[in-house]
Amino acid sequence: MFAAERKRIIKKYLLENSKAEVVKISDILDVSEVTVRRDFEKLEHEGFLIRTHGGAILHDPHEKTYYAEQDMEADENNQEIVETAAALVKDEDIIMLTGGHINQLLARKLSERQGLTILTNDLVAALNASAGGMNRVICLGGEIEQDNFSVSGSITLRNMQKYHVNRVFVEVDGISENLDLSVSSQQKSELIESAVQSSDHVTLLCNYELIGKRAFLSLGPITMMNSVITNPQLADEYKIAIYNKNVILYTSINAFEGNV
Amino acid sequence: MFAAERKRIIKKYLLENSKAEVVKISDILDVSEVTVRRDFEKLEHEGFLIRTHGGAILHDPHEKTYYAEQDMEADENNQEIVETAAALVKDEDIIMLTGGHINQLLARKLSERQGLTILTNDLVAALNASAGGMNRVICLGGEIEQDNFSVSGSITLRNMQKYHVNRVFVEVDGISENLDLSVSSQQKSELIESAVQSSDHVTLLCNYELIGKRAFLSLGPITMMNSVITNPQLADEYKIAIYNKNVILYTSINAFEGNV
DNA sequence: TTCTTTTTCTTTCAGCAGCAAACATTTCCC
DNA sequence: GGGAAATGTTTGCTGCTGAAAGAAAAAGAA
Repeated sequence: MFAAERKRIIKKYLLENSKAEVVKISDILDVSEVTVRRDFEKLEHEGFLIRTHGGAILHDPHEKTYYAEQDMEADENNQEIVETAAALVKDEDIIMLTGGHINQLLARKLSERQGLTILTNDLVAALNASAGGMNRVICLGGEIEQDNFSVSGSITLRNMQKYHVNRVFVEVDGISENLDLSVSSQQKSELIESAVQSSDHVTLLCNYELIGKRAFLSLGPITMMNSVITNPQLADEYKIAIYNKNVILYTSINAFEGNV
Repeated sequence: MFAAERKRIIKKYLLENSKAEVVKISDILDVSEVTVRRDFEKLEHEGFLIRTHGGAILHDPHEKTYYAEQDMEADENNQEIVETAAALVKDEDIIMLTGGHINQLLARKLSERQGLTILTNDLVAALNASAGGMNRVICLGGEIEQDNFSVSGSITLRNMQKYHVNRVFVEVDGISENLDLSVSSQQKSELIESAVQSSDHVTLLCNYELIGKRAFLSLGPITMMNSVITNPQLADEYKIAIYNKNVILYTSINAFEGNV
């Protein structure tokens, strides 16, 4: 029997029973248990099933996991960026945080400080920032985007226009190889544009792994940023490219700076 | 049965019941209690639940961060009020929730519904309401009050004035013995006044233990409400007094109604 | 309150089943 | 036939589970 045939049978079995025991499948297919395990391994890799002691169960993509298998490494990289960003914030600064995971972490970090004014459209960031009780936190109003806990839309933009800030920390959803920024929705794009206009200095927060990925909506070239904070792992070619575009680059620990 | 299967069943059970007892799960899964505890331990590690003495409760990633431990009895009373309030909300309603703990619980309850438009100045309520992804949730903007996760101030009021809603659920900080309402801050008072003006129907959510307490700032008589939802334990004298003031009274299970 | 009882939890141990790794064998294809 | 890929076998090890005993927490009694 061919491997592909076994796979097909296993899939069929799983779809019917939603679970499969190694012993049972080994019996049905008349192959050794090792082979079944190896098949399971491949199918797990394909995302079809989840292996478990004794067998496997059907993979349910909609299953609620919360932050079960959070990527610890990405998290550490983000934390690195947060530390650098926080160091750039001066006491009594008025800053804006656009929505995103790194900004949520930054907000939490800044909640330890005092005397800051923090403006944001991300509800989680707003709550994080207000935790310490020593800063002034302003949350923009508007309709909540379903997947990312931030508000957006015309109300948000109108709210935003009333403010002027010293510095805005921006997160995007993709950065192409020639350093063009992109985001996943029209609303996000509009908000970032508005925030950029309302700020003296614009800083991009970006995990180095984001580079090379493209999101749905093009936002503009990286030169719309005054500075970028990313991880040291960023490939040298990008470091040089950013430097040549006169954007300040902070790679977490050691800064590799161009002109302002 | 595989460990992964048990995990999945426990997850499902928790999502449906919000809490799970060791004994009960041990019974359902037909495994020893030790095994259930070990499963709980793993799921706790994954951030899915929080273990308690005797069982576990669902870990709500947002709620948990912003709440201290709650008084269980008060919580049950509040839940009673929430059930009644939720029953009053019709599909496609446009409702406003002012800040407060009961409204945060109500928001979570309503997140199971769909087609609602929910307006609120409480960030936790906003996040709770948007959890299901099937409702339109609008969060008012403004400055965050340090102690209660809601926004207020002139921006909030200006935001609020743009909207008109079918029903507003109001929470206050105190109700005197002659049924005058009071709150703890000027901002809160202004927001409630504004919300009352923007709504067809005003409902007060109030734990029966609140009566007799007075907060800093007087808001007005209970007649500014169209209806009140509280617990059955409310003393009869108050029930009669509310009835005589022509305010509809819902005492959770059985409604004791006056005229509109 | 303080003490006692009961329930629940943690830890340890033992038995078993399942597993990975290395190596052996078979099959397939050139 | 020779090499590569797939499959099978053996071995020692790990992980899962439940029982039991002691620790801790909650509930009840004085």
